[in-house]
Amino acid sequence: METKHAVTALSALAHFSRLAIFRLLVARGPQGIAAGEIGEQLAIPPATLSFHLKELHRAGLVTQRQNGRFVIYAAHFDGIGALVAFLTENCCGGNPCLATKPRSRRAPAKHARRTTSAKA
Amino acid sequence: METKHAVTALSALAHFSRLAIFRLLVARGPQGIAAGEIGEQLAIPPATLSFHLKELHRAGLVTQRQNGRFVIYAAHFDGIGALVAFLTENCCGGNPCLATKPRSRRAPAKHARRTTSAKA
DNA sequence: TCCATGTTTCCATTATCGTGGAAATGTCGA
DNA sequence: TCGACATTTCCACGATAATGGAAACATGGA
Repeated sequence: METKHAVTALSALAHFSRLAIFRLLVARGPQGIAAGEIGEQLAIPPATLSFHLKELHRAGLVTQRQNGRFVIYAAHFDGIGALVAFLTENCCGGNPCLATKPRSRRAPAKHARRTTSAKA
Repeated sequence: METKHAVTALSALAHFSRLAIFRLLVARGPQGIAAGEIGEQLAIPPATLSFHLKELHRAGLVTQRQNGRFVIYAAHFDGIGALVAFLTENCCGGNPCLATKPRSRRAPAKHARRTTSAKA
């Protein structure tokens, strides 16, 4: 994933309504939800909802499929997975660390040295 | 984590420079980097850099500590961890699913049924 | 074919964010 | 105490995002 794409995905999620939509879809799973039902559950008017869904889709965070007159949206788990991976990529210079193993704090090997003269 | 906080964190990361800063800090690990060095590496002028670092700090994504005249910034791994957890929270209604086990696609139990009459 | 229903596009207004020079603030060493 | 250096605050301008009503665009059923 390149930075530009990651920024798009993060921007898509960085909005109250869109985050709520995404989490609703994540909770529902692959089954998905029709656009109308999303708008109903979250009290978002059609035009606004469509705008937000387009953003999420453009960012690769949701999939959409037509089902008759309905458009079913579902979370795209690979998309969010790739984003998460990107955020923690090359963590601590590639060494095992706090981000991957938050509990094993003893002896953080090579990468936990203080700055050359940091004491405060 | 509440939605409002998550939006703040996502907004903080949803910017080219800030994402670059964050990833630079993630790669460096707990050791952290002085503000000046960040600006140098990413070619961001002091005022702009300070603005972005403040955003990241406000969002709980980086920590800052004073070291003499320098201010050392480091990624706050708990912060990003909480955000990631929030994004996939209650995934597929709490059942094991695609998000947690992307490879086990057979028999996705209760949550992978099609919509009532979805065929397309 | 025509109507009802679901969804998207259009559009103009409002609000918020990003930028970076200059000045202010804080800290160290002499 | 003073000068040098690191970082932050102030500020004003330009750019971009969010909103939602109305109209347009699909689609299925009669």
